[in-house]
This record gives sequence, C-alpha cells and structure tokens, in this order.
Amino acid sequence: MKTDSKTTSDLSAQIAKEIRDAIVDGRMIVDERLPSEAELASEFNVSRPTVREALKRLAAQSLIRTQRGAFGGAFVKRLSYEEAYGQHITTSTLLLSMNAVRFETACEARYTLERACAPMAAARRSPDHLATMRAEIHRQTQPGLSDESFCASDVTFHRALVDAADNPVLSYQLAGAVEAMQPLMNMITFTERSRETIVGFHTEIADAVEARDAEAADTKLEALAAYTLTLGQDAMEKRARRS
Amino acid sequence: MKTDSKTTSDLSAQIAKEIRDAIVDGRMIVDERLPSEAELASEFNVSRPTVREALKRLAAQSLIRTQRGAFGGAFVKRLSYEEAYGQHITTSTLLLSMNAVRFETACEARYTLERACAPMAAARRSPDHLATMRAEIHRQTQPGLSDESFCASDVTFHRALVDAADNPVLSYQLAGAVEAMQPLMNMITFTERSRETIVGFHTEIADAVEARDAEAADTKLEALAAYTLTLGQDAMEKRARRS
DNA sequence: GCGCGGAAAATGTCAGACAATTAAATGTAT
DNA sequence: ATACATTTAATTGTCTGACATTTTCCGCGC
Repeated sequence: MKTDSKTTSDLSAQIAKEIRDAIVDGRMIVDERLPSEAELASEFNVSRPTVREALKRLAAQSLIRTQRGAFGGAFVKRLSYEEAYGQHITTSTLLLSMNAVRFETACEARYTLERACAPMAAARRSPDHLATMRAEIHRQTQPGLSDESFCASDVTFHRALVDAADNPVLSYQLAGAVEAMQPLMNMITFTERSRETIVGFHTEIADAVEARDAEAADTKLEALAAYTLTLGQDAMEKRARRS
Repeated sequence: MKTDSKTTSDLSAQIAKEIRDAIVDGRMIVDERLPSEAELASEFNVSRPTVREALKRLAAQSLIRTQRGAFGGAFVKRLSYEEAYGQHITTSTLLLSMNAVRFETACEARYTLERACAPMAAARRSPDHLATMRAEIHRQTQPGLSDESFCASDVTFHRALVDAADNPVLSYQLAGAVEAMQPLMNMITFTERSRETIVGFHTEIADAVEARDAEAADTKLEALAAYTLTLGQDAMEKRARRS
C-alpha cells in the first residue's frame, strides 16, 4: 500500500504539484500573491533553492509570474490566449515530431478540424480576415519564395480562415493542429505546378468564404486536403527511397 | 537598438530557452544526454542552482527527464501522448476559467469539433469504444449519482466517441476541448428530466455509431449540442440572478 | 566465472551570503 | 501643505560550497 504519491525524492516537483492544484481548482485566484520564497520554504520544510525550483516549474507553465522588490513576489497569473497558443503549439509540434506520426494521420486531423470551422468562418468572416487571406495568397504567388516561407504563409492563411470563425476557443484548439503540421509540410518540395494548384484552392476557399458559401468552402477544403495528402505521400515515398 | 532579447535578468529562463530551442528544432534528439549540470554551469557561466532552475523549467514541460547516479543526467524525453494530453487539458481548463469564457463559446467550440469526428467514429469504431460508451450510458442512469460524477461520465463518453475516430492526433486535440468544458458543465444542476434527455441523446449517438450511420450520429450530436446550450444558459441565468 | 564492495559521477538538497530591484516610508525644501 | 529626494525594508536573483543519495562501473577475492 502506497502511503501517498511519490515519496521518492524530487521535493520541488511535489511542491509544484501542490501549488498547481491550488491554482487549478480555484483555491488561489488570479493575481493572488503566493507566500514569499522564504515563507514557502519554512512552510514545506525545505530550503529556498528547492522552493525556487518548484516556482520555476510553475512559471514554465505560465501559472505564475514573479516580481522583484518590496511587495514583489510570485502571483497567480492570468493565462493569456497568446501564451496558451504558444504552449499548445510547442507541445503539439513536439508530439508529432517525436512520435513519428504519419503524415496521413496529422493531415487528416488537421483538415477534419479545419473543415468543421469552415461553415462558421463563411458565416462570420470579417473584412480583416478576408484581407489577411488574400494577402497571403498574393504572397504565395511571389516568385523566388522559399519552400519554408511558402509553408509559413500557408499556415498564416489557414489560421486566418480559422480565426474568421470568430470563436477564440476554437482558434486556440485549432492552432495546435495547424501549426504542428508545418514541420511535416516542410519536408515537401513545392514545384511550380503544386504551388499553383494550392494557390488555386486557396483562392477558391477565399472566394467561398467571401460569398458566405459554407458548402463551397467545405468542398474546396476537402479537395485541398486530398491534394495535400498526395503531395505528402509523394514526399514521404521519395524520402523512404533515398534511405 | 536592442542588442538581443531580454538582457533583464532571469538567466534560468534564457538558458531554458536556448536548450528548448535546441530540442524543438531538432539539434538534440530523443534520449540524447545533456551535459551535466556542472558542465552547463561553466558553459553558460552561471552557477549550478541557476542551471537547475532552467532544467526544472524544461522538466515541467516534459521536454527532459533526469536520472540520478553515475552516467545519469538530463535526457531529452520522448513526449508521450498521455503527458501531452495532461498538459493540453491543464492549459485549456485554465484558459477557460481564467478568461471568463462564455458557456456558449466553449460549448460551440467543443461540439463543432466533436461533430467533425462523428463521421470518422461511425466509420471506424471498434467494439471496445462502443462498450465504453454503453458502459458510461449505463452509469449515467444510476440513481443517486452526483452531478460531478455525471459530468465526469459524460466526459468519458464523449472521449470514447472521439477516440473511436481512431486518430490519436485528433484525440489529442479534442481532449482539451472536451475536458476543459467540465468545470463549466459542473455549474449545471442536472434534474431528473435533463439527465434522462441527455442519456437519450447518448443512446441515440451510440446506436448511430454502432450502425455506422454517420449522418444520424451528426444529427444527434447537433441536437445534444443545442440541448446542452439551453441547459447552460439556464444555469448561467440563475447564477446571474442570484448575485 | 561470479558475487561483492568500493570508487566515481551525477543529481538532490541544504545553508548562508550578497546583489539587484522596487515600493513604501520618511525627511526636506519650497 | 505639497512636491521631491532619500532612506529603508522586503523580496527575488544569483553565487559558493558543502553534503546526501543514487546508480554504474571496475577490480578484487573466492
């Protein structure tokens, strides 16, 4: 019978967990000040460096912020969408790259989710989002654009599409799916013709969204998904043959 | 002109960032060993505690694991789906609770994404996933079940539905949307009748998935989404009046 | 050949000190 | 009295050095 969680060392992890739990289930609220490092140290019966390690763990998850000086200290931090995006994207990207996720799997997930947003994007798009999409389409036609820049522009285009659905929670959830694909897409070498094809789809999608035509947007996204899939599979095949 | 990023203190954050970048863009691969704390300290010209704080930050993001003893040290860690789930759920939950996201917004995001999975779930569901769904439906009919347990079972049911789509990346992305709703759902007091209604929808969804009927699954999910929305709005209204 | 014990290397933890920063309290001049 | 400068205290950031603990490796005795 285990007495409690991990008795096996790593005090800083345990302390971090206790504080994290207090924050997550609302016993500490935003902007509330934590006890000073010295107080925490004596409270948990550990040294200050150990407390500091625990606090750094929490800071890494954007759960707290610290402030120096008198009446400074550690405060529960309001998690902003920006930071949440960043963390989600980092985690998603690593998850895909470290677990050798197949291109097909990631691609399917991404386009499945994106297509779910398309009808809402068509219904709610603002001129701003449309402008961003058009601008990225234009960028994608520039000659001499590197494959990486093309991919980056592709991501920006698709994020604008998702953002057009005007639901920040949706945007947050999708950010991971869209951005994490980028490293996989970067393995593709885009020929002149494939770029043209993609830009064509993008234009059709933008047109559909502008016309508030949900069905057309979905159809075109589906087509783009299928095309991207074949591009990816070709790239993976070439990569496999080369080894 | 800024010479470089933040010269303003917090060495451990800078060091963590450098190592994180090395991991994220592939200069360090899974299971590769980092230099020892002492080596890192002299490399970055800081003390060992500072290095340790940086390493704890990375450990908090599951980027490294540490191992004691000779030939121990810090190693780049393979990010598992489980850990990625956990981080994503924590972040999503906090994001919603700290930014006062409206029930409607979260609900819309969740069901939009879930409905996107339904057709795939209907096509690919295994007996296992069906069994989980049925088991949770049964649990939801138990008398004397607390509202919290009802919610937890609801989450399990919906995650089984998502998992039935048999795409781990999709499951990962959806986990945040589904789990993060739980605190909001917990504000609802489920009457006898509302539970019956929900269980009815769940049964219809399970039936549709079992029959591999994608369209029916989507329709029923849509209906459940609409019903959940009214429940949530009622609860929010009551809560507002009470204050 | 096989077990056993010590050496070595590494992380985990502690104690104490000093530097840097910041807001509040205090003092001072107008 | 008010505005401004100065001191002061609280707190985080960092360093040094030490010891405890854990784990692997290597050599020694049998």
